[in-house]
Amino acid sequence: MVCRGAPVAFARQARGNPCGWGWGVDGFVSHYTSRLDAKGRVSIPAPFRAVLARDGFDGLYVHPSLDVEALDCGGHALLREIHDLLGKLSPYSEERDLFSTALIGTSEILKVDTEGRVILSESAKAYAGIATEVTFVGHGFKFQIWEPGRFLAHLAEARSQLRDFRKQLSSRHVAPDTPPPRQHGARE
Amino acid sequence: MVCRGAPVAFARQARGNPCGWGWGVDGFVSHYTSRLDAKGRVSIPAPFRAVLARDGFDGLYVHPSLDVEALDCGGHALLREIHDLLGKLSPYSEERDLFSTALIGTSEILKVDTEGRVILSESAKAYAGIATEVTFVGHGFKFQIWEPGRFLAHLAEARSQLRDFRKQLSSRHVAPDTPPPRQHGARE
DNA sequence: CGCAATTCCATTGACGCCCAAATTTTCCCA
DNA sequence: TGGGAAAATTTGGGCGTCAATGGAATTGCG
Repeated sequence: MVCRGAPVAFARQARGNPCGWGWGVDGFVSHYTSRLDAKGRVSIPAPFRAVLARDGFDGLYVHPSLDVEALDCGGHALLREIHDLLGKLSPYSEERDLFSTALIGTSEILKVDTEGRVILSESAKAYAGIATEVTFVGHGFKFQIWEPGRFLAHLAEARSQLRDFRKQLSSRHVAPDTPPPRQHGARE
Repeated sequence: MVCRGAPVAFARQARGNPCGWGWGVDGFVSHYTSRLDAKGRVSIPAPFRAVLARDGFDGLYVHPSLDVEALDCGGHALLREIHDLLGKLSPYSEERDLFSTALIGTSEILKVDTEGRVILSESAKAYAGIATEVTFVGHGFKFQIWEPGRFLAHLAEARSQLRDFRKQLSSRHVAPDTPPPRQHGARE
């Protein structure tokens, strides 16, 4: 079979999106871009919806991202991550307070309509600079919503840093940290 | 088969394949070129499909290569490489966010139809400059998809650098890529 | 009573999946 | 060693289903 599992079928991709099943490779993968309609509604990509359904959370948990001008979204898995993070900080520390404020205080739980659409609040759109289009970006246990243009810039930056990071790693051990199939001429 | 022997029989080849043992050495080996049909579908070379089947991953995991303008593809083995890298970072660190953006956010899981074909997303094709033809290049635990022309250029560059590199190492053993068993015109 | 927000319904167009034919490649036999 | 038959792949299409959209109806609130 090609990809079942999801009660939802797969993906489409209106404006240049990848595909996806979105079952259980554990989370949100890939990215999708779509427009807000006249009423400000946006369809959550079907693959992501499948993950959310699996997660069992009713609605969509959303909060401004800590480091970037985007929105972090998810369900129970995301809440759990937040909870775990807070749990590691001392109860009344200033740091914990800050995180709590940022992660919980500013969050909202959006309703998802029958068609899988949500309406972002004005403040959320303002924070991410969203106007007419948004890009959903999978991050495994959560996904982010970006203004397309900003995402592209951020992505370029991310790739650049990752490249540098990898060079550091490669200087350590010649062999990739991937033992699986022994490679032959895996050259590059 | 037309050519066996060298896992590297680099040369052009209209659309067909060179030495394709793609049997069971547990990895993607050799390279193949094929066209996209009217619907934008491309058949994954049978040998590669066999490897994927062995890998057990349903679908094809794809993400833009960090180093070159090509697409890295694979199954669990590739996925694991990425997962392992991210696993070393803490959930809410800025670093992890950056990496998952570049790795998970840009990844796609393509569905493979009954005939072993996939449809590359627009963004993927744009990244690799793919239009009507693609070249599949084995890299052991993963394989890359290139725009034929770019691959040839990349190959020439790679060989050139490898040659220089070898000169520095001085002798020691004969030319690695000039395999013992002489091959007749490995198809050109 | 009017405006607005929400829910439901219908249409459009992709995309997933299946079936069939044309080539190409492999293997066997003369 | 050449030819030929069989099998496997690679192609091309067609059809059905489902997701994305847009609009209309209903309900709640100001």
